[in-house]
Amino acid sequence: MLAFQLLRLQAVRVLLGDSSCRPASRGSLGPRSTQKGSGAGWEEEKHKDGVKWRQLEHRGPYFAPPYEPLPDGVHFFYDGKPMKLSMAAEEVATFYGKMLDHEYTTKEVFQNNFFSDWRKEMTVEERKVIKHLDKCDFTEIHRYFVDKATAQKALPREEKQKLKEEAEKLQQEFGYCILDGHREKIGNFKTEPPGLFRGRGDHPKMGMLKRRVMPEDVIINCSRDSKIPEPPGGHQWKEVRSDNTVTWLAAWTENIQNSIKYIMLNPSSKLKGEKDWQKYEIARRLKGVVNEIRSLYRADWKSQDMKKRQRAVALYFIDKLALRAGNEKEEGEAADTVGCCSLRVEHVQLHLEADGHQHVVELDFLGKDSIRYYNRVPVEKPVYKNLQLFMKNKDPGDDLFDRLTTTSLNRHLQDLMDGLTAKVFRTYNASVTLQEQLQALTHAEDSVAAKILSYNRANRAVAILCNHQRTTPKTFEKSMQNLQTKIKAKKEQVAEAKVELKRAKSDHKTQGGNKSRSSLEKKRRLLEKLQEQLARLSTQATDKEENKQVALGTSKLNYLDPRISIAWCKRFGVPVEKIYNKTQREKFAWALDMAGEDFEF
DNA sequence: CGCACAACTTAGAACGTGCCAG
DNA sequence: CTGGCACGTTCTAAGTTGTGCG
Repeated sequence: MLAFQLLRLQAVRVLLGDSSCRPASRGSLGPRSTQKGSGAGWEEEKHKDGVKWRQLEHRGPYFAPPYEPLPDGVHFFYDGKPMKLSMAAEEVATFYGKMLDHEYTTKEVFQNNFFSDWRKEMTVEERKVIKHLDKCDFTEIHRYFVDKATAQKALPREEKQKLKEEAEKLQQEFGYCILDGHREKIGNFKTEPPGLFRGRGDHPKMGMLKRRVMPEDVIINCSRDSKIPEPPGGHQWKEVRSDNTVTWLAAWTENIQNSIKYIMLNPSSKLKGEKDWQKYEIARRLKGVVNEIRSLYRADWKSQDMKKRQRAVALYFIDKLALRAGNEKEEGEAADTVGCCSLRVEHVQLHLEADGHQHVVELDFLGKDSIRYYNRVPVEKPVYKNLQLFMKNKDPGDDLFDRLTTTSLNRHLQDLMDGLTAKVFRTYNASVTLQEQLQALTHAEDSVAAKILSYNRANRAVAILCNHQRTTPKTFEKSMQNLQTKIKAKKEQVAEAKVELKRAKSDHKTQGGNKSRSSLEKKRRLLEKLQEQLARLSTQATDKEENKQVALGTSKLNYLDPRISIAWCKRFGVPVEKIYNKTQREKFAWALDMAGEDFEF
């Protein structure tokens, strides 16, 4: 069984088991929510129809530094002979040389795409000579950049300080804008530097040359009366416009997928914060109608209309398993990944009986970022029957829901509730799960450390639901071993302390007196301290093991209504800083402002 | 309706840094 | 005082949803 699948089962156990240990009172007799601090200026909607700002002023993007040619002593070799390359060809060669010890460069697709794009940058003469990648030797280039990085790391303290200050200056100059009179931080104020495209998973375009962004590619968006940003010397903007129905400050078209890249605000900004708040308010509205929607799709499982049936089963998956909508993707443009609506027959297996359950569906597919989703889950009988029907007479490569698109699904959802789309279910289920899990796992009498462990467990249940995975850190095994060694040592200390305590007890019994009494007390305290330390270490180990391949950050940042966490902190006396770091507190400023301890999602 | 394009959110990996144990 | 590691930050790819057009 896959490790992640195991975790999913454990998570279910937490969901089912532990809640019975706690009184299950939901205590929702009082007012449903407390929202204070309305004077802080958080408003769900301020502008009329799509207007996002009245004033927008900024310095434009900061451009990647120009290419610095290799020093004379560093050579590229072709067929064993050194070869001086033209600047354009050399630059692209360095992109490849830098990546030499990365797995990417061993892949055929990567090599082919790179070589074909590289040749386009060569002069006619170069192209005549350089015909085979396997005759190219980039090792000297590679070594040059490795050495350079090492030298950079070894820089004296004051040099590093200087660099830091320069970066700070840049941040101050280009990293902020003025939006409606407020100075707001920009999320990404630098253009993306040129390089070789690194897609995720089996990407057909990996290795292609991502070209340098020039001012001539960039559209600037700012208010008409603002100071128009200066393009770098000798250059011009592609266009300067003033569109206050969008939130971006600058944009350019990228050459790999031909999509638009944007310069936008940081999550700490008021604009993003209000949008975030709005997102959770929509999810909370879903809470009010979700039971109705669930009865509706259950009814639709029996509809005469096959389209409706498919929609109803897909919606069940989206709701129960927190799957993404799953848009169609153009073949050859991106890795072959799917979501709910784009599931194919080959991704589903039906088991009339498995793991001691009836009607088990086994899902196995690559989702966003080519992360594998694997799950075996018992479903209600009509779902099972419908899936059998949808799969009948189809090839493995055929669409499971051949009459369903994300557009038609979302249109249906929109009819059920204003603002409802497929992804709202993910937000809703994630937040509701956190709230339930916190309720089930938190014990008021626990230490702050234990409460934080409970919080992480609740967070983890959500991450598992949403399939947020990470590759096990390279150093995991080693650092786990270190921790185990520490635990073993601590256990020995505890054992020893117990022996000593026993001895002290008997000493005190035979001798009596103050001296032996104080010695006894000392030993007792020592044992207590050691036992505490041991307990802390073992919770640490548990936490670490359970977190091995689970990424908590994504759900924390994008799916969990921060007001749930803030209310929990207030209720149980946990400092918010233990849950949210500085950046996160800035992003969730809106929630810190308004969530009282009795907030309920 | 179906498509292409635009705008915005969500995502994991790579990178940087500062702290703590040895 | 130093090296490893945990954590925070940066980067940009990969999704979803909305829009406008024929």
